[in-house]
Amino acid sequence: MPAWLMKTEPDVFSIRDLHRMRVSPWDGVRNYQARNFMRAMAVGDTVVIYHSNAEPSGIAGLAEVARTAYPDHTAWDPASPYHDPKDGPAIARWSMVDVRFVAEAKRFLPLDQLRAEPQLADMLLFSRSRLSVQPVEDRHLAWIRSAAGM
DNA sequence: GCCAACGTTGGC
DNA sequence: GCCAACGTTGGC
Repeated sequence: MPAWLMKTEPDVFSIRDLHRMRVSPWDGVRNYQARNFMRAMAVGDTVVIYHSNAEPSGIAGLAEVARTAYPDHTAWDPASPYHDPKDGPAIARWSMVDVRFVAEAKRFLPLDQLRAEPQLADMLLFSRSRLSVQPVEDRHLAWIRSAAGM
């Protein structure tokens, strides 16, 4: 089963917010590569939740895909911070999925620790640092689960 | 289709 | 708040 990593700024939406909501749409992704990865997701896929722009940044928990990709209507809403003036219901260029809370990391994994781990050296997190939705290898996921206690 | 200008991400 | 990396836009 494929696994993914999705970034969120905890000041905006954190693993605890997801815990509280249980299921949440993952809106606001405005990058084609990230969008295409979301479109490839299946219900039940594991999602590693990564806190970016945080102190510290790092892996904060686990979620799973609860609904496959559907149009991200926040792009059509002029009042939304994710508004895309070039988009509309007839175009629907952006997608989102729903994610369901699975676990908060018992041990938060800060970026420093991830970078220092040789087994994670080839994670896209480091080579494609600006990609907010990305696939995660099984062996990386196994290491993350074990290190975070989840 | 190239590429310079511009905007955004995200670590620090 | 700064700035490097890098994705996107738009003129040509």
